[in-house]
Amino acid sequence: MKKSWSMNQVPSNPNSNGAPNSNAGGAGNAASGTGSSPTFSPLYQQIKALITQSLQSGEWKPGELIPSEVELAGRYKVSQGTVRKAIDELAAENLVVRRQGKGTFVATHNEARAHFRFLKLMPDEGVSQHPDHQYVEVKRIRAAAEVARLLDLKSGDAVVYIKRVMSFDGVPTILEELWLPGQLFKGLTAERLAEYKGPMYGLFESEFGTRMIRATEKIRAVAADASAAEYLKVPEGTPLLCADRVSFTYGDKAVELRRGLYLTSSFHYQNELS
Amino acid sequence: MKKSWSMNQVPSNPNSNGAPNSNAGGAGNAASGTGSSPTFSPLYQQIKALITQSLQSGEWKPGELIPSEVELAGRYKVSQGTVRKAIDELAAENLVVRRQGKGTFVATHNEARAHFRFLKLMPDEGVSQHPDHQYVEVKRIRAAAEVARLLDLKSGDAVVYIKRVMSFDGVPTILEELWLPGQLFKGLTAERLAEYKGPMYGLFESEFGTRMIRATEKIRAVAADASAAEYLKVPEGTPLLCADRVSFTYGDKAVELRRGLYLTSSFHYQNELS
DNA sequence: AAGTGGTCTAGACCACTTT
DNA sequence: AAGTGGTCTAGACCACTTC
Repeated sequence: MKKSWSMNQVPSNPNSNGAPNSNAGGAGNAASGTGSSPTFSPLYQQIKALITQSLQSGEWKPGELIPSEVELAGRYKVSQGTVRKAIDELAAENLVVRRQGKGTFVATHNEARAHFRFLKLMPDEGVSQHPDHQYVEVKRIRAAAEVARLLDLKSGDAVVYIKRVMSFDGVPTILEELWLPGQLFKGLTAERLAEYKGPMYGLFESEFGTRMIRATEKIRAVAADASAAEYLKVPEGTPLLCADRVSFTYGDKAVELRRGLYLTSSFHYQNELS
Repeated sequence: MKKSWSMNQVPSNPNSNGAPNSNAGGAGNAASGTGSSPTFSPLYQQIKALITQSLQSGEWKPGELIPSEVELAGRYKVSQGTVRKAIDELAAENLVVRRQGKGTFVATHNEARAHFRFLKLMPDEGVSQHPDHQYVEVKRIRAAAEVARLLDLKSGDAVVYIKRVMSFDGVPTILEELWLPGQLFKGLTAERLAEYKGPMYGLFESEFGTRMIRATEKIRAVAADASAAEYLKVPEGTPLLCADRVSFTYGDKAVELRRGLYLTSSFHYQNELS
């Protein structure tokens, strides 16, 4: 562990023995002499990176309690306030969840509160019933060029392909196709998917150790082709909302491609601009 | 100003004279005896509310420098750290912008960095040229029931109605309709709109004193009707992305309704899920 | 009672900007 | 040199949860 901040923990009381920080009194950031770019980063960002590493490595698993702020402060030899600021940012990014009096927990998709973070389709009015999932196709294929490029694979690498229909109150509403790196999702079958209760990202995280952190979506309006029309039971040419998603796990690594076709006659894509 | 937090600014050194806080030594939050709900809020939230009031009242206008943290701490009789936390949240909500070494500024829509906060339509590849705006219709009408309800007006109240077409590289791409409370936008004409350089929200904020803070959008796929088809120069029935927006100013007050029809053949609605 | 996160203060130093 | 926001520390107390 390197800390590039220096000369800043010299409290008024002159009892700073016990090595309060590994580089106390060190040369400092000012990189005297060299013309290179020293690439600073604040201490709390370094602590944040270390905590993220522990999350990524599985030292603390989704749903589990992470060490207390006091304990982490001791481990990293920084003040509790610095750990707090690091965890504040991790909480803002939905990587951990704070619970007063209990502790800080690793965020998980197997929670009610996480259900609508990646599912932005809402019923126009009322509350949607639990959806039915029908898995049309689950197979391993070879990555086409475009899929390989987006998933950072080589053309022809193994990819899990999934096609499913989601219905609300018996009405087919979403037709989805997914592409996942075969390497990460060995043993993913239609049965595993169908029998799993809860969101698919919960299955991915608990059974395959891949946690989706964030995603980007490009949204368009398209006309239903013959295939989509059949699955969604609408006339060919019906306007559908098409969302192309790329999902990322730790380290901004793309690990899911998803194309969703949404029938928006009684549902809408809800977005908050702020 | 009321502060419901108490008994917490009693530093170790016993020199706490000069009334460091108006309720130092007060009865405290514990609401002993009464069974009512005292509705606490942390000091920094109260400070945040006070700063927001000053923003709303126009004491500090968009683009201007607000008082320094030290000065605000003195004004509100709290520590700089508490002011800092209040401003941190305001910055996270894009109400203010911090600039190291210079100060904290009131956020404004007349800035390059704000251009894409409410304009989520992106070209599929490359960079969009500056769009042309053609104002089809700008008139004052009476609010229909639905418009009145969403804008918190009475049916029949005056409303400014705007219809415009945005083209990129000469290609009509967006057809927008807006409804604004007539009370707030007196003197808004097609000429004022057409001659204004920069985003419309910049005009609203600098000329009409109404600043858009956040918005919600419901997005659907629809088929172009005869009118939309004509304006966008596409066949009737062409799939269009329809975004229904409600925008809010300070105090969560709705002050704009907007329906955008987007031609997404070479543009897409870009969204980040996190 | 003990442990946890949440709030608040006070003071130090750093990095950046302007005078 | 002076002023601003940015980082870091240390210590206090509060609210909530568990034992």
